[in-house]
Amino acid sequence: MMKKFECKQESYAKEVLREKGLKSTAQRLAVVHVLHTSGKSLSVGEIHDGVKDMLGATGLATIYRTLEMFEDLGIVKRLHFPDGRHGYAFSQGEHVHHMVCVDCRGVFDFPECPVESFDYASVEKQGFRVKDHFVQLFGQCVKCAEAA
Amino acid sequence: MMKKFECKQESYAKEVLREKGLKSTAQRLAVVHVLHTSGKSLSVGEIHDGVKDMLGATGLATIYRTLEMFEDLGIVKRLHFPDGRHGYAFSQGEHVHHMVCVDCRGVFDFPECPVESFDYASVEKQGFRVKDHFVQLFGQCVKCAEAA
DNA sequence: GGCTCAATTGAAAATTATTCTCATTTAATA
DNA sequence: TATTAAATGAGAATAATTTTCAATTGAGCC
Repeated sequence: MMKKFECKQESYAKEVLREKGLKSTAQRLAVVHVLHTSGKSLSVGEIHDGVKDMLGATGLATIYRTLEMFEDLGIVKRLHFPDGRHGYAFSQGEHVHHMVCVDCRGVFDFPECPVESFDYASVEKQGFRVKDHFVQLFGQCVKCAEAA
Repeated sequence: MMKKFECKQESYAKEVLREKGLKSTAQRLAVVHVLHTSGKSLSVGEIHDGVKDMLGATGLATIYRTLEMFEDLGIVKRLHFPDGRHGYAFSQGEHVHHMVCVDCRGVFDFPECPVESFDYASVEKQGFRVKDHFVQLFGQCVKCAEAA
């Protein structure tokens, strides 16, 4: 059951999947679609609901499996919120950081990496070798600022 | 049941608790002690075990309650790992970032904020107002580098 | 040191989140 | 269109977290 039209995010996901020899299933593409069209960070449950709306009965385990895989592939990014919850957002490319609106959980790409240019000399002097980083910005988007 | 000697991290926690009108219980101080002396990021279960070693039977719910409260107070920081797990580390002061050794989960303070000086002009132009950020660095500590 | 009281805790139940198992289905490729 | 390994669904199993409420305890006061 393949859709006739697909957005570029779905094409992108299909491409990545094919490169890795993984199957482009309706469920996987639906996860991309739900995440991307929402423009927000969604919980696993919300993603599950969205996929069920598109495809009918869908196993929750499939959603978990897909999200884990997509995170490894850099298609999806797991975000963390101050309240301890976490959510997933569509993310094209490995090294993109995100700004999250704390009101609506809207996710906005942040292409420049604020940490990239940072000089770790002072800490690496202690012997710690920095290999990767996780950056997430919190704030308020235009809509929520206007609504307030 | 109060201890005779306490380290400065415990004194610090007591001070913060007192300022907020909260009680310095043996359980709460034990959480500080376990986290601080480990020097690592610990899971809730590990913290629970550590506290039980110190005090005997202790409710797991108390550990959860304490960690949540400590995070609000800036005494503890929740860290996230690539495998989806998370842990807690002692953290004196709200705005300290951490480097985590991916091998031993050792936590090292990172006093300079790599994001602080970053110019958000380009993204704030879109209307998004950045209010806070979460930064976590991954890498390898000296010991683990030598052991490898 | 003992008294009082609101804050805190423990224990277990309840809830929520995540993973696992395995029989069935499906996408990719020939 | 037949083949086959990969992927899914359903529900059980496990793990993580929160709630409830009676019992305990720390802090301030005498």
